[in-house]
Order: sequence, then structure tokens, then C-alpha cells
Amino acid sequence: MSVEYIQVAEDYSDEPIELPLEPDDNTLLLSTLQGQFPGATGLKYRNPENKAIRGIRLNDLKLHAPGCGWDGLVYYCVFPKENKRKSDDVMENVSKSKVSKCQTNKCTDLIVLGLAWKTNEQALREYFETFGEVLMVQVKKDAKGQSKGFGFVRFSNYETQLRVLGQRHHIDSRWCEVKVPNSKEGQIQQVPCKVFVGRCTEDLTQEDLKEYFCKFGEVTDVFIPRPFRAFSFVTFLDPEIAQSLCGEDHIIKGVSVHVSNAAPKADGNRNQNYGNSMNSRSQNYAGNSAPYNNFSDSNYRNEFGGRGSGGGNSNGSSSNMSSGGGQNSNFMPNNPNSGGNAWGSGGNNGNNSSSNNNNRGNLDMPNLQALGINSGGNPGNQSGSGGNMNNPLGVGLNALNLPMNPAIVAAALNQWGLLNGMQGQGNNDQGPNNQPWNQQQQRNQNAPDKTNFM
DNA sequence: GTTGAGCGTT
Repeated sequence: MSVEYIQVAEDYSDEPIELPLEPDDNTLLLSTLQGQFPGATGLKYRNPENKAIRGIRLNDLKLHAPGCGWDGLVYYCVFPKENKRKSDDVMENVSKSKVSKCQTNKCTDLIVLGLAWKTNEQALREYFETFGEVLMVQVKKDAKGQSKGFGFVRFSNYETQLRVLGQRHHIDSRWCEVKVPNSKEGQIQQVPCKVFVGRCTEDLTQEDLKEYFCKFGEVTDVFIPRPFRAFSFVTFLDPEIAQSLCGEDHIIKGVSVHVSNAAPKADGNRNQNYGNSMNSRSQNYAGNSAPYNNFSDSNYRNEFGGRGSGGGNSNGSSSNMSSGGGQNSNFMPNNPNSGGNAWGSGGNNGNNSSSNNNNRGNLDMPNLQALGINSGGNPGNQSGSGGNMNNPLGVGLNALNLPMNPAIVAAALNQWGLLNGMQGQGNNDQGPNNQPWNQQQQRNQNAPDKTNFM
């Protein structure tokens, strides 16, 4: 009598392990399961018929096959609530499992800009203590003891820091900006909080993606390019969580998607500062100036060229959050001349130069022919000066009508970071509250050029 | 008694 095996994985993202069934009754012993997956209390699987998740019957410490038998499916472990990677305990659990390899989540002093003159340290502390434990506050003063209008705060909890960085702050009737100070930029390894999700199908909605990925950590944004392009971007509050998912395949509504790093590959031609920023502010990933750091509408203005920031300013540093009110005056979400166009407008994919609007294309562009893609022209100018920022893969490409899998193309382009530069951080306008998700959807729908990674 | 982009020990 030969021993049968079934495939069991800890989670949807993990590789299954074959576990032996009991020869006599074709059940799986709970002890067998727990031998490989300590803490597991049961099994579940996705019903191929209706894609629903089904639980496996457990009786007398034995897991019984579904009615139709084990049937070659992959089964997934069920853990008790406290062991489960679910939103509430995500930070703890994930940091134990996946994120532990990264050690970048340390708090730093944060600069608070735009304080009212009257705001003192006590008021500052009282305000920030509503977010979490505050280790230090300072209000910088001149010789006469007058506030200089800025200060510093330090939290004990990194998630608190992320949360505080992710929104505007109304302190003593002033809108204030909290950022990682310049002096700290580069000292912090910053991991992108946005991931590229390839192989998406068209029926995967924002809600589907959010619902799925939020079990790993708070999702602050899901962007699905329209028209359909077989990939999406999911932004997490915590870049560590984003990082932890990269390289994995996940099954969402029966669709196998691939999560990869949305950060452009370091190609040395993009003026990216992952650290050690001297003075360049473009594409600076350091210092927590991650996308979620830009929320005000003034950042939109910034993002879309309102301040002419020389192309690809991904840093919140030059945002203009001061003196609240009237912040929408220059709101130009559809400025066709803004950088960040996927294919045109000079193709400034986070380029050093803001004057790259010529016909030379972009040095960052990969050889599309090597991809089997016939661009039929200079891809750096696909959309020319027009406002079509929704150029799907396939428009202007593949003029020979070769069969193309948009997901593969997207993934390939992703490898070059080609899709970078199409989106700024402006889509993360959380506003002053803590509900990033709800507020973003509409904005995402309206914002055309949101397909770059950072 | 005024100011409003910035970057910290004094």
C-alpha cells in the first residue's frame, strides 16, 4: 500500500510541502501537519468550482478529505487568531516572519515645519501623543526664546512614525508638515512601499487587491491602470511589508499574480538617491520621503509641475504645505506638460534633466525590439505632447500585431524600470484624517499618470 | 507687538 501525499502550504505565498496521508483512512493527522507547521490548527483550500475558500473537517485530530477527495489541490494552513497574519497584528507577525531580514524600521527625529509661533513643546507633545508614544519634542527658538516655527519630534514606534509622516498636521490652527530632516536623509535606508503586481486579470478590482493585501499590512493605495494593462500597484503603509512580499506569487480570486519590487532598478542614469543625498532632491527615496509622505493638494501642484521642480521630484521636500488655505489654487492634475508621462513628454523617467523633451528618446529605454515589441517609433514620444497618459501597452507598440501578453510585457518593462516616471506621489492624498484608502480611490481614478513606481 | 521658508546643542 503506497502512501499518498497532499500539498500543504503555510500561506498562499509559500511553496507547498507534501505531507503524507494515513494509509488506512486517507486522513491527514493534525500532528503531521503541525510537525511541519507548528501552530497550525486546520486546513483550508480554494474550491475550484466557485473559488470560495473551504475548510477541512477536523475530527479526532485527523483532517478529513473533502467529499471529492484530496484531489491534488494545494491546501493552506489555518492558524489560530493570534498566530494569524491578519491586519491587527501585522506588524508583529510580519516582522517576525518576513521582515526580520530587514532592519530599517528605526525611528528617527522628525522635523515639524510650519509651527505657529505660539506653539510650545508642551502643545507639540500633546498633539503628537495622540499618535503614539513620544520620546522627544523640541521647538527651536531664537536667542530671545521666540519660536523659529519649527521643531522636532521623535516617536518610539516606527509605525507611528510612518503614520505621522503620512499625513498633514493641524497644530494650533496651523497646517504643519512633518518630514525626515535633511540631516537624516540618507542615513535611513528606505524601502519603497509600493509594489508592482503583475499578471493581473481584468476582473481583479481595487477592492479585491486591497482586501487581499491588507492581510499583510495596511494598504494605503491600490492603483490599477486604465485601460487594462495587466498589472497594478499596491502601496503599503509600511515599506517593510511591501518589501517582504516582493518576489512572491500570490493567488487572488484564483488568479496567480506576481509581486515584485516597484522600485526602479538602479541603472545609474536616474539620479536616484537611495541615501547619502548631498543636495539632489530628485528621486530621493531616502529619509522616509516615500510616497505616503506627500498628501496635500499642494503636493499635487508640486507633482504636476506647478513649481517646475525640474522633473521627477519625488521628494516631499519642496512641497508647499505652509500656511494652510488656498492650497488648491494651482492644482493642475492634467497638466499635459508635466513630467511623469509614461511614454511622452520627453520621457523623463525620473531623469536628471528636465529638458529632455526632444526626439532622442530616453537613454533609459530598453531595446523594445529585444522584447519582441515593435514600437513603430520612438517610444519616448509615443504620446507626444498630447495628454494621453493612458497609453496602454499595445498602443503604439506591437505594430505588427504579434501576440503579446500584456502581463509579460509589463513585467519586462518593469525589469527596466521603464514604467517609472509616470506617477508621482500625489495620489496619496490622505488628507488630515487616517483613512487613506477611502480618499484615494476617486483620486486614483482621475489621475492619469500614476504608473510609475515611486 | 512684526515674520512663514527652512533643517537641530545653546
